Amino acid sequence: MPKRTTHENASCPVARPLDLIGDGWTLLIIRDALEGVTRFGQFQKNLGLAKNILSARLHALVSNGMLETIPATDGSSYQEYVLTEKGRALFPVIAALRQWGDAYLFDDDEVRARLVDRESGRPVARVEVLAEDGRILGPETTAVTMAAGRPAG
Amino acid sequence: MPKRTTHENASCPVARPLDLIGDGWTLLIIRDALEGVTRFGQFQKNLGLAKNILSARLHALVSNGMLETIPATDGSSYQEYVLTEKGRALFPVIAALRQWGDAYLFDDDEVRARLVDRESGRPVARVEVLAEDGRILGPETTAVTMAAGRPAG
DNA sequence: CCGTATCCATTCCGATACTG
DNA sequence: CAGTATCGGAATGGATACGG
Repeated sequence: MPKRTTHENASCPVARPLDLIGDGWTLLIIRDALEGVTRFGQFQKNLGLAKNILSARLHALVSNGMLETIPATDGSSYQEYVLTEKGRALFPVIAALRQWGDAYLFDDDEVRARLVDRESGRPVARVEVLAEDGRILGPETTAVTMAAGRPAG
Repeated sequence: MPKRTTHENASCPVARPLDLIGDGWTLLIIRDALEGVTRFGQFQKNLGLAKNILSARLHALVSNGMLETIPATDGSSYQEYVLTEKGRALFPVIAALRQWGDAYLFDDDEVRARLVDRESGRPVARVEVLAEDGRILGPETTAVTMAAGRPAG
């Protein structure tokens, strides 16, 4: 009897997140939340997904500690969904995904949503993997090893 | 009749990638490929997924331009799967995911796979979103706007 | 407006058997 | 070793009806 594989005990930090965000909607909810969306209806309208599955995703995100619910600030009797630190910490993941999609999944003349630096207003924000000294690392300049706990340095 | 939603025409560069990598296995294949895995059997052994679905994922990755097949270098009559530039460009995405998983999905004393700088050997590699001038940007310091083509600057 | 519950088609995926 | 073919159970996700 087939049982869905889970990565929750994987020793690879790339694998575990996929149980939580490895689907087609969750990261988009986080993306919206990062842009300030907090209400059920707003998510639903922006994403165009069915209410039941939005509901399920939202609950999963709350139960996994990426979102938390607070009483609505507008006096209505409902809730708002706001990012926790853990959820906000997905920002680099979203940004990296955005950079990749922008570069490889659009025609040059196509209009797309871009990330800009609020301060300068410039269409920037590139995502890089950095060494301790600030050097930019590529795939070839890194390796994977097993280690425990907080980094020694 | 329910028809699966696709993001292929979304104007958001975060959404489109999810059609290609928004599942539980694809990014892990890319991760392995970034670490030098090229053979069917190696992927299968590392990931522990069924051969049929590995086959399907591999084909999808090839057809989407993230992998390409080359004749086996060892003289055998099979193929090797190697990353294209497009596939390699997912490195920051994987690294960001790794960083997040490392920080939030492991107990402190748990052993995990870490990314290290080949040159210094140090367990580093943090992923950051950078402005043009090198400033590090957080979620609050960025905004999203619509634009076309290559960035004006 | 905010959700929950139900129903159903589609898709996913694991096990296994089979071919070269 | 490198795949393909098939099968069946499970999860996904869309439509919609309903309740607060």
